[in-house]
Amino acid sequence: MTGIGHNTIAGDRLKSFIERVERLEGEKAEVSGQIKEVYAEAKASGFDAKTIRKVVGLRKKPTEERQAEEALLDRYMYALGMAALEE
Amino acid sequence: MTGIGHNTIAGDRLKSFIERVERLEGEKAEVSGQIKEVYAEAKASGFDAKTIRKVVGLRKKPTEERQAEEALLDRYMYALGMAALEE
Amino acid sequence: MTGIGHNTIAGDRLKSFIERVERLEGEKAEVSGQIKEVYAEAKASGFDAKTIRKVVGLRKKPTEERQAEEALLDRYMYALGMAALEE
Amino acid sequence: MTGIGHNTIAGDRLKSFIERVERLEGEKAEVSGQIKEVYAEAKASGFDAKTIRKVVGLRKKPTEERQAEEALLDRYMYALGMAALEE
DNA sequence: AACGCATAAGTAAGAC
DNA sequence: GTCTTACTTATGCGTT
Repeated sequence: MTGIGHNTIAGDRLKSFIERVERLEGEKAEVSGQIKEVYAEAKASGFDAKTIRKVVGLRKKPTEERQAEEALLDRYMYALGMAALEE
Repeated sequence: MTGIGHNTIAGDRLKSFIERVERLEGEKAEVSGQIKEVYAEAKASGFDAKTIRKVVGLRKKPTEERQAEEALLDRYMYALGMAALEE
Repeated sequence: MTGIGHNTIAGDRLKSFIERVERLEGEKAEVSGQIKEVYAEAKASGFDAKTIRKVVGLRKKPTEERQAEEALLDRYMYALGMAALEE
Repeated sequence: MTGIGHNTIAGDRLKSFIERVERLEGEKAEVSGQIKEVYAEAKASGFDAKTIRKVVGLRKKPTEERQAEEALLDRYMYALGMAALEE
């Protein structure tokens, strides 16, 4: 305690929180690196990484929801005379 | 005081650059606000803003390129047994 | 009314919204380009663009608020034994 | 080779890549959640999460580099007559 | 429940 | 050419 009301912060607790965050961010960065590696590997195997990203994104949503969104998009595109997405 | 070796920075020029940036950022913020307004208006008219965003995004790319990407995505989806995008 | 119940979307209104957005996004991109130019010019004049960005960011907040945040940061840093920001 | 020349994509390999990415993204999301929890806990303990974020950010850079950047920022601020950061 | 903030993701440009 | 860095957009979260 330094005395008269400033810097009475509980440094130890603060430090603990910060170190926990840092540790977790380290783990997160590791995982991000592994994801990059997978994409690099896929690319080296002849796949298109960008398209794989799209697929991964699409799979995050339930099929039903995805199809509904796709259908709405098609309707908009059609209304604009840009119906490139459908057959 | 430009004399004793520190803070000899040309404050006027610096200030000029900063004010130019600030002015431009102001304009940019204004335009961003107007874009938001358009989306709000579209929503109020019964359109889905998110889908409009998608359309705007799609229109940024040349038709040909967009279709090629779409086709590749379809092939990947098909290979995965998720061929929801096509008819 | 096109007839059989789908794609009755008001294509004209939709198109109008989209074109307004596109026009505004065009303006926005222009302004973004001008901002970039200013930074490039500043850099060419020997200034550090990154630092200028920081200054611009700091100036967005009222002085008072900024100083309060800075003071709190200093206290945290001090509590951690990292009091590099103050003299 | 499934047959007549299209969709000869190696679905199994593709699927494998995608599932690896998805698994890793799952892990990443978990870690992100844990980081959030730490911030929530810190907040509940009376700390300011935003400031902690700043501290974590500052600690990412070597002390020396951080101080050099800080010094430059101070010089710019001083040149602008905004020397709020120093004493 | 809507609004703005804050994080995360994707994209594009620049440095090595 | 790769790899990082910065910008833009999009989504999610907390707030009011």
